[in-house]
Amino acid sequence: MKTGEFKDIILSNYKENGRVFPWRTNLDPWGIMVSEFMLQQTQTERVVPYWERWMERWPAPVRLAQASLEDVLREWSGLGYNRRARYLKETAVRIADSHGGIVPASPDQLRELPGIGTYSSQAIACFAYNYPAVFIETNIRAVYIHFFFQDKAGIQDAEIFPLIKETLDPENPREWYWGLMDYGAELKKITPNPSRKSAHYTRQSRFEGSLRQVRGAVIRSLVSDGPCDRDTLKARTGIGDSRLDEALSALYGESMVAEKDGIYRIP
DNA sequence: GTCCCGTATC
DNA sequence: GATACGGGAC
Repeated sequence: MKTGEFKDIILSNYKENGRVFPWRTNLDPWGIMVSEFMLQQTQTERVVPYWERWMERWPAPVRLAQASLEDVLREWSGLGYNRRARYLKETAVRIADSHGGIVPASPDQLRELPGIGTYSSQAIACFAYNYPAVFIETNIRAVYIHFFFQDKAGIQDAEIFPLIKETLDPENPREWYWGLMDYGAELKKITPNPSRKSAHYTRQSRFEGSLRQVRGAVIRSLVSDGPCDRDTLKARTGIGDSRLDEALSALYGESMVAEKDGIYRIP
């Protein structure tokens, strides 16, 4: 596949079948940032209603910076990976305190913020400021593997990056990446996930019966029904003693839960 | 069971 | 490089 032909396919598909999301219609950098936090490991369809409520309630970083973690987690409840909510709030505080309330435009500055790694720093710079970043995530990976590594296994991202750089539209990287992601998402519906052939592909551990599940139940109980002692928490959630203590200990260590005089709450 | 627009931590 | 981290949809 020639890269010129490849680019035509991706862009024409985007023109005809490109997805519409609120964070694509409204290009406010804060909205883009919120969407990228929520989209880390969470499907777009699930994110949409959360994003709408979130932006209604906290339309700017300085607003979220003033919110309590309890309110933030309550709004996040159901999205999963609750630490992301805390990172987003901490990032909002940093933006309010050190960036004049403005979402930074450079990937290097974004990368310094809590909860923002190699992917998100590049993606936010690209989508918020149309910066021609070179980055990869699951849908982009699927697209390049599908078109350029059809018969190969154990593909390294390092092999894909040169192609991403070569095919990137420096004039409009934002639309180009939207197109890539949309094509990748579509691809996975009609073929076995090409990303399985990536060297970086890993299966997720079982959720049912996991500590992850227990932790989620603890957070959900504390934000929906308020602070309480351990026995009340046990009664509310039906979690066994050892699992409950294990979860509480881990959450306490991550500052996701606080404890005073035997009463647990969101810090 | 599979998948999800990854990050932090070791 | 490996592992933990939610939760819902299909």
